[in-house]
Amino acid sequence: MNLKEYIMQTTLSNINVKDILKKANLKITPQRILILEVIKEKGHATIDDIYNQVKKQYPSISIATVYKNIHNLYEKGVLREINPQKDKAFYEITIYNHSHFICTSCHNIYDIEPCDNQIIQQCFKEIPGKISELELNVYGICENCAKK
Amino acid sequence: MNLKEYIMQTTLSNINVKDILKKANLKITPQRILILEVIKEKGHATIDDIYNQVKKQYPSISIATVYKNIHNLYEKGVLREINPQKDKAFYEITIYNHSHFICTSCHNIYDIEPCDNQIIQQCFKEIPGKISELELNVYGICENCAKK
DNA sequence: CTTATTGCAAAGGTTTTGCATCGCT
DNA sequence: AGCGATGCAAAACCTTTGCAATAAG
Repeated sequence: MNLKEYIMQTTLSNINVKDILKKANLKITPQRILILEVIKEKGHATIDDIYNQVKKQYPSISIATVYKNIHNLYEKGVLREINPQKDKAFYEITIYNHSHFICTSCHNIYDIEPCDNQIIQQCFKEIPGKISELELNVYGICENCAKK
Repeated sequence: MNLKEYIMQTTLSNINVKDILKKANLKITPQRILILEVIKEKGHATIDDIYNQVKKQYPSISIATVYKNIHNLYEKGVLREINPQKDKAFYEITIYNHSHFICTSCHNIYDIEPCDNQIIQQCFKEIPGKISELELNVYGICENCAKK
């Protein structure tokens, strides 16, 4: 099973970080393992989140290493990027095609179930090309923040 | 008619840049007019697009002025931001709620008709909060690039 | 005339790069 | 042993800020 098949058919809790690195043809280093573990743990993490968290367990890590690895893993398709309006980029492990609910109050990101692409495409009269991917971000106030 | 009502009910070609500035309580300066004209002309423009284009007609403009104005206009709701995956932010005049088709080959952005939010919300089993806005980006290869 | 806006230059932040060293496989 | 990955420091970007001069209403 190749990388794409492996990550798209699994769930976050079942993901094995070392398997991903092997399938991506990347050497297994403690820095990489920790970077992916942090993203897996948090669900959605910024560069700062990752750097600060990994540094706790591996103080000698350099921010350059974080950037290089995030870039590599993104290029290989292991990570996806989420760009909320006027906020920093977040990274997540590409598990399956899902969407995001972004709370404009606490800035948390919640995964929401995949939306049927067929249905979305039917909403549009005309699309000027061939679709390869949909990115749907839903903004609002999450239930936690609404309570306050 | 207030700013929000004015920009949401008009079309790009009908937009009067000076009216927008008046309704936004911003002084009408040549720099501001040009900035908005460039965005209107291009449809979707990056900071660099705007700076380079305005400079042709107004060479003394400073990049700081561009940043300050984009920021102001965004805060007032005149502009919206589009953040394509691994690309710079683009700005557009907020006319009505529409979506974007982003060509992964030529990086052009095409406006597509608004998708019915009701329909989209029905796609999701559960959403962890109250929705205020939807942002839908469609990635693919545009017809122009497909021909090549 | 008053106050917002501009342009400049400096500061602050973020991301990338080159290179010598280190460590997976 | 060989080649890719790391860490460091510098460089390259990108964005914001403070302030004096200028221009809009």
